[in-house]
Amino acid sequence: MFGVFIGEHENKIDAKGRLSIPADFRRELEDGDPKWEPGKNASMLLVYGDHRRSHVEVMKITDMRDVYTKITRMPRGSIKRRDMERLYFQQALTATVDETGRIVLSARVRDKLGLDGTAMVVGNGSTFEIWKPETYAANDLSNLRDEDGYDPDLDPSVYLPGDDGDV
Amino acid sequence: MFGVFIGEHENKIDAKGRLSIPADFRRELEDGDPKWEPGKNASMLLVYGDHRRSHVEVMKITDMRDVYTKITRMPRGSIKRRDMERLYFQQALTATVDETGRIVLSARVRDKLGLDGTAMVVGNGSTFEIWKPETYAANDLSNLRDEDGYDPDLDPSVYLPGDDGDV
DNA sequence: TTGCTTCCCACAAAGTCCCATGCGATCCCT
DNA sequence: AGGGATCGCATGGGACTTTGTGGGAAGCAA
Repeated sequence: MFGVFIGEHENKIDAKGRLSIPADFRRELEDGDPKWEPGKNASMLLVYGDHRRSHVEVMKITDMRDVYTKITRMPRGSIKRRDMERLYFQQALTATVDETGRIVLSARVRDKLGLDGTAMVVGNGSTFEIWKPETYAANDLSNLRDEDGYDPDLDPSVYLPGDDGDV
Repeated sequence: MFGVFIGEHENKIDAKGRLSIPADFRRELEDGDPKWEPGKNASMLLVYGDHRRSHVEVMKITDMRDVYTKITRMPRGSIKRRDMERLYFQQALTATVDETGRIVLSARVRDKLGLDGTAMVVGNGSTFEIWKPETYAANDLSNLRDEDGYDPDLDPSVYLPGDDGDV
């Protein structure tokens, strides 16, 4: 609705691997799909990454194009470029929502995340993410403490930089 | 009316989870919604946060945009950025007032706050907040003592910085 | 065949829209 | 200044629409 993905949705995954994309996320995906037009179904890019990633990141097509041009500007053959190519071109796949607003997650992806019956679909600004609910919950604070004075009991909004750019 | 949300309103929540937004708050929200125009209904961002927050913070769209750009300027992957994303993109949702000036609070949010029949809608300057009335009353002064010399029995206005910018 | 994928239909719960009422404040006319 | 009409706001309820979900039939590959 505002050009961003916002909110948490816990949706089911059925035996065929189908997962409903929240309706407002669909609108956003349609918006970010150059080929989309009313009546058609939006496409997207699913980036699942390697073992370091325990979730799938879902990008709009337009954002994928941006990433593509950024990568092509990196030094050919450099380590960083190879890493980027691997992440966004190899450890990724495209998907299109069906008539009922769902995508199909292949068995490979479901296994990688450990998804069984449900998945968390979570907005994250310009992208959204797909998590196993337990993994998502566990990722909250437990393994994140103690980075330069980080206080897990403090309301995170205190870290928002003020208008004068301090903090 | 003055670019800020001011005042306490105790409004009802019906069986469908509908809650009236005070009329002057609506004006303010319309003002802060770039897409709004006369005849249309204002949208807003509801930030409910995690277990540490016992209320919902309601922001104008323009303020959400500011937060968005601030977050995107933080180092990608840093813990603080991750926290901000979680608070403002994940533990949040968008809402639009309907023709009669109400928004719908989903069962999830109502449960989180323990809202049953009524809610306190409280202005707080550039944002406003939604509380369970009992929680709001209890949160007033009781748990705020002893923060660097804070005296709960003193009139809070003494903490207002003077014209010379001291305190 | 057997397994997998895509398309189509069905349905209940949740969300949205539309219309109605009661009350208080405001405005207006005499 | 009094009294009535009007307007705006909070609230309630019914009807309709959307969304998430389940399952079956038709295509396709091995």
